[in-house]
Amino acid sequence: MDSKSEGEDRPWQSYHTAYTNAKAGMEGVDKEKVQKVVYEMSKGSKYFENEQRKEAYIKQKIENLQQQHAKLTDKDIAHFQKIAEKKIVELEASRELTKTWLHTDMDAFYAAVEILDNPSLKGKPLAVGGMSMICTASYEARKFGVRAAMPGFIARKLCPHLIFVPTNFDKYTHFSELTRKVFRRYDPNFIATSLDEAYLNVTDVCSERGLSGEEVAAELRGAICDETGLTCSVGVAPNRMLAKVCSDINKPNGQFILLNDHGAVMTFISSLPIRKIGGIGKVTEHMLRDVLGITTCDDMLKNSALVCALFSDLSSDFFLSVGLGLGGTHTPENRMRKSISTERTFTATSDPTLLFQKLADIAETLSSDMQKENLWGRNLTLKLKTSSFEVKTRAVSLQKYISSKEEILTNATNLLKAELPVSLRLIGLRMSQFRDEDKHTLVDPTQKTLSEFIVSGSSHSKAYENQDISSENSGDYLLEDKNLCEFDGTSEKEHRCITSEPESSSKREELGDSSSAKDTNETCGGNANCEIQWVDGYICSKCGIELPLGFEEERREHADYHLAQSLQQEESVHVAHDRVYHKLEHSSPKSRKKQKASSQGAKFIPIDAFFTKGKKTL
DNA sequence: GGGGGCGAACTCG
DNA sequence: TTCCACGAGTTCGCCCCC
Repeated sequence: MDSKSEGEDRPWQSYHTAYTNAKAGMEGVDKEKVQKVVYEMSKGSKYFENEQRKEAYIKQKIENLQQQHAKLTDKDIAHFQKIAEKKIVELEASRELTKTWLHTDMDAFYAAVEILDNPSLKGKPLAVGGMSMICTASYEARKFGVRAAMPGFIARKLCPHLIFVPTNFDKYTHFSELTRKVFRRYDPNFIATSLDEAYLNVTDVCSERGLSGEEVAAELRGAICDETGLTCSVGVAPNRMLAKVCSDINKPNGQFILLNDHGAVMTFISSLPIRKIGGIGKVTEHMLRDVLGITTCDDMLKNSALVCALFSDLSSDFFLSVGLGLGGTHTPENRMRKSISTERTFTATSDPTLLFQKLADIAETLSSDMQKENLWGRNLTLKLKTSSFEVKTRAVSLQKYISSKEEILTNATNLLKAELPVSLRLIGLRMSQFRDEDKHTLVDPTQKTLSEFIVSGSSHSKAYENQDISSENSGDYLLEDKNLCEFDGTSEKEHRCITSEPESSSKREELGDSSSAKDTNETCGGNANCEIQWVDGYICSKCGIELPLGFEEERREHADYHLAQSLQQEESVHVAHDRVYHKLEHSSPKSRKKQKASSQGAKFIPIDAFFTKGKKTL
């Protein structure tokens, strides 16, 4: 039987979304059975369809890399062989074998805390989470193929007796803090990567107390168990990358030590599957395997020339360091938070009133979270997941730092308005580019850029494009800092005049913006309160957008959009029109305007552009 | 050509 | 009955401007 017909007979074999045996405690699981259940419960769903789309996209990327691979001449390969050898010499020179790193990983942390809280759960298959998603599964549950990041309804199918316990992060934070008290005694600068994992540099403890890494690990595990009642697993190695791999080897409640010895490291790494390495996930694993036949860390070195030929500098440096068993050995100094976000999933809806209400709730949560940490940010990103599971992000850089709910919501609303009509199942907001507290300044960070922007009258700036200049709050986007206005010699009013014009007016002209509707032939469908009428059968009387017959869904959503707008008592509509127009362009054969080469079209860029070198210098 | 801004994708727990 | 999360970091490619 060839592989094709085999795939057709057992389609679940090629569906890898929710199952991997890489997780500790799942070694004896009947992989095929689990895959089949997951497949049967998923197929036909919108989620499944989206996964199929994603897999097709990845497959295309792989085929493209394979073509690039096939085109390489002997001369090319010899060239990249030299580059690879040089890189390997440099990386080898950076090798550090004098440090002792520990990676600690609490065993099934959330589940273990719940069992500690309720001992009657001990020994039973337990999942922390709900029907939509599981955070952690106990080892008893893992025997059935149940694991973290699996939807609860599938987990219950795999294990009908599965007990669900809702998450309680206050509890987990409390126990996490108990573990951290222990960590501090061994390394005051330990690196916590989550509530249940941390890296400790125990080099000093080892030398000061004359202990080996193995002895420190055993002592630390004992202290954790005594002070929390929980078990953990520990890996000891000369760097963090290796320590992380080691902590997974004797899970649960165990430890593994890799000696600080070049030979020991190279032996350990030689047969190690690349998927065990942090940073190499499903996609990278498939790409390396299907294009270059790389499955182990040693294969990375054997194929070093091709790795350098097909991947970017950063990627190939990383892949080669994996092959050499190199990883972080120094504690990074600045570990400041770089972003803060919040997102919510809900029953999919295209009702703008509901969507804006969700957005307001999320803005309030984000603002509250920011104020707890005294954070002020100037880059706001709106994340959307459509009802078909497609994820989109839309960002705006602001002219001042903000943190209040009102300011966040104003800007987020502008971003969301530009996407309507749309049916969503998730909305998220993320703030980044935080104000540097050390500078104690409120001065606009982009003032130089803005000055130049105003002088040149440039139309480039999505920040302005997406902002409702005519709204009451518009002044807030512009500089409150009077110094800048004086510096520019330009009044705020003038700022508004200059910045409000770009693109939108010309785009409206191209759209055939018709506020002077001639006659009315048809009212919009679906909403009795909607005042929209379709002039000549296809032109919106409100805004002039053209939606021909056959776009009934789009018409209803467009009507909803105007309704929501009146509810919101907002004024600006231009950006939204532009977006709707772009959508129409993609769906209508009668596109009147050449598609603007913008990030809107980015999803249509050649697939080979991703993850590969843009240019080859031979 | 370099840098900033943006959007998408990948990864991890 | 329930029907695929959330938060954070990183990298890459593209566009635009200088």
